[in-house]
Amino acid sequence: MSGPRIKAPRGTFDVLGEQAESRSALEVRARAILQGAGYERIETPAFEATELFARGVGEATDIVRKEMFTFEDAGGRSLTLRPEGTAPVCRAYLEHGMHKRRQPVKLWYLSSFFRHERAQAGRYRQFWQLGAEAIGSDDPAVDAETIVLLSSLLAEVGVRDVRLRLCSLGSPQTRGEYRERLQAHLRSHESSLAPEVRGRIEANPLRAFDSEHEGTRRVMRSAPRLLEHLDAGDRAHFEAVRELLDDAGIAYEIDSTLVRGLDYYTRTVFEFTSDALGAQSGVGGGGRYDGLIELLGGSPTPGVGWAAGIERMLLASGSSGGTLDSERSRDSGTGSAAAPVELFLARAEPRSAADRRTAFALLCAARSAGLRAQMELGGRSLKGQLSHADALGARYVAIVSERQASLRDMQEGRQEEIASDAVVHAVLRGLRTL
RNA sequence: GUGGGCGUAGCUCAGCUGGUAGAGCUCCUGGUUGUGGUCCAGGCGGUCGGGGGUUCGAAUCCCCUCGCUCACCCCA
Repeated sequence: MSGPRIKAPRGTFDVLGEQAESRSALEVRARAILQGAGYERIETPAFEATELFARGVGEATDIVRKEMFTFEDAGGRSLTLRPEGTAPVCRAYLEHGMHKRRQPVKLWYLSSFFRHERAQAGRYRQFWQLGAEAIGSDDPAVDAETIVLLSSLLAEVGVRDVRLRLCSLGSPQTRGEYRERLQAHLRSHESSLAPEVRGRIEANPLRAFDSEHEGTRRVMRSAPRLLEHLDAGDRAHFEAVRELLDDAGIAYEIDSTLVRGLDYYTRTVFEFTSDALGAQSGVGGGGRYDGLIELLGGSPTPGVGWAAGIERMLLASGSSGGTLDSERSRDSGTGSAAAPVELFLARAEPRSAADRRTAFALLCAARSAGLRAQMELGGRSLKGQLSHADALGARYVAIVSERQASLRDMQEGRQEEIASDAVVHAVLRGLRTL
């Protein structure tokens, strides 16, 4: 009397055997990288008030308009299975008063998300994402740090043929002005545009850059570019991010048509793609969202983060079945709590771009050398930086200026002046002789 | 869903019989004209869960509502 056999719903899957092992291995590596950089794990509920996404992600986005699994509970409240992670994390930041913690607050998650889309290779209705968010600082070094972390993770996981595209969307103000300019351009060529693009001129004109439609593409070639209309502050911020990435040896291409499908992005946006994937080539991406916390009812608070698809990373990492060798995994050691920092990079002049650049270069070098390192990202005074470093349990603090550094042993209270580029070596030597 | 308890700053709480909000911790700044852990000073931070009522006046009294929590029911 039983009916047809029940299968997993369209767009969902079971994780079995060696795939489960691959996922565990990926998680171990992600945790080592993110917790080593000072990120703390967060998990938020699988569903939230629908309004969180309507407001946070944006009414005009495809996600909110047609991809959410929304339902009512018995009390008539509208709830939605989370389609993305940033809005929930920001909601949690507000709900738990994290603005009172030392900024920026760095959080990471590995959770499943839900979008009601047509399933295809690398695209599912329930999918898993690894995400990282740094909330509470607008320092360009935070943008660069998050990008470098994702880059390291993709390399560590063995994702092949990775490319990074980078752009800046500017602040809400300049973006709004640009948006009007673009809308005017689209309207003046309306007859050549694809119908769906025409229908989005008011709601989401930026998406026109994504169109494959021939007429639309022609129109877009002559369209004004956002990058050319940034204001001085946004331009300086973007240049600083680029400079730090250059110093870190991260290759990227500037793509002024890079558009992410969420409304909250400001300034830096980026996407990593893998040519090893099919139509869904994005493996991870993110950007800055300086207006989101305020939109959700908080005071103005900057933030930046990214998310990367677990299934896509595994697909692009080689082994046909999406398997990741678990033997290579190295754990950073002690479970969930943040391990003490070995080297903290303070800035002699907190507002100096040159000091920031030196500190960031040392941060990358220290991490490459296997040190747990962090740098000042919160705009604190020097006293505040030392205090922050102490709270992180830092063993050494290097107070860097452009070429010189004061390397301080926080346990002994001793301090010596050395060349900036000798810092990492000195710390390695110091730790070895303990 | 039913019954009890509780909702004051991010956290822990004070605020008596109504006179229109305070402490400690945290975070930031300063004392130390560039240097942490102790100390001192200052600052940020509150629609007193929300709405209505009584009153000259409500965090305080009354009603409603929302949320949390414990118990019951049931369950991973």
